[in-house]
Amino acid sequence: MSLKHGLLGLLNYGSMTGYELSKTFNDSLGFFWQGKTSQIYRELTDMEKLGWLKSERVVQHDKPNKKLYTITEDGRNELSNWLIDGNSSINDALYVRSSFLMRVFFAGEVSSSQATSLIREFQKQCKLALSAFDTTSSIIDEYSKIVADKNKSKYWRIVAMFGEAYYKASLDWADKSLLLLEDEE
Amino acid sequence: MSLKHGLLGLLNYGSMTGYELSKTFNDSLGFFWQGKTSQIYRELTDMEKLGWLKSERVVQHDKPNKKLYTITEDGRNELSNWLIDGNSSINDALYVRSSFLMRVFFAGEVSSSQATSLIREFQKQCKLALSAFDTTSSIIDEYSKIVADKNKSKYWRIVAMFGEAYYKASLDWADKSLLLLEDEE
DNA sequence: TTAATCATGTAACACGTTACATGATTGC
DNA sequence: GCAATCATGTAACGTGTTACATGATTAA
Repeated sequence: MSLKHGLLGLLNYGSMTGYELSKTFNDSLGFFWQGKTSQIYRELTDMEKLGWLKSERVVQHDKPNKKLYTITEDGRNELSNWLIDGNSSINDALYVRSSFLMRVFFAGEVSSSQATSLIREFQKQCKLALSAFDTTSSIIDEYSKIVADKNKSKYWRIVAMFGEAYYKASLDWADKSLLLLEDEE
Repeated sequence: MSLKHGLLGLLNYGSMTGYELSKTFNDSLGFFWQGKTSQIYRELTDMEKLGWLKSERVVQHDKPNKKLYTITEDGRNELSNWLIDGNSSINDALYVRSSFLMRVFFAGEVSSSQATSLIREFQKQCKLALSAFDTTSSIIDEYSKIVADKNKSKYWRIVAMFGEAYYKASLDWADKSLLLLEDEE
């Protein structure tokens, strides 16, 4: 149950609407968790029923009315329990679900040119993903101004480091694999 | 829809029962995709309805009776279409869903000793996962004897390489992060 | 005038997990 | 005697995705 806890974590920084949450969620946690707006709205109503949040309707005249969510004491407790209690397993931490790797696994069934083009596409996307990290540091700087707690942005940087290392390792692998496959021809 | 295609891929090597599939699936594709037996049985009945497989009941006297699944021509077509047509996106290829990283992201909410112990646990599991690769090469050797097609085991090795690189990068990250956090105290 | 942004949702479906049920054989 | 392996599933629930609906404002 991590979408709920991700939302709790964000609401702990300050009250937000579903719409804002949805954007912030995918902007900041998007590397390791994503959620569609439809799901986020569903989870929010669910969380309000659980007493983790409360909402108030804010009437606007220039824009559609909105619903502002605020974390409750129960919500804060739930968040810190989830953070501490390590019912995180290998799965939680290390499990990569990748239909791309599944395709590679079975790539012996198609021509080797089709196999290499699959990996080349992956290689391209790794480079793209890596280039996005050029601006990450300054984005974190901006966010951390809002939250104004250096302790928090410290961990954001550490998570971003993981992302960068991951894409770098993926790119290295793609390069190496393509060399291996070309050598054998 | 990758579980179905993973099962198709395995059945393409030879007919198997649900039970055998379940084990083989998690043994060989388990690094990047997993499925519980209950789900696998459900998918198999579904796939038979789709005409991708047919099944025959095999009566046994020493053991419970079993149901042997065989891939059909339609199934083989479906498999190769899925392998070729790259409706694989960044998501498919690179998306890591990790509640562990989410915990790290919000680790500013708990004490720094709790944060470091979270990462230390991760570090331990990385080492464990890495050590499993000592035997991977020989396992692939054995499997490839059964399938007897060098072309196939080539890609298995490439996928295994990804796994090893991934855990290595994860471990490096954990080491570096712990140093960073200790320095700041 | 067309797309983007703001803002909230419902309904249906697809996929994944947990818990439970059954029952024989084999090795420690 | 107990756990593991063989073998197949159902039921209920939880989570994630797709498609659809509405409607105002603002910038290119």
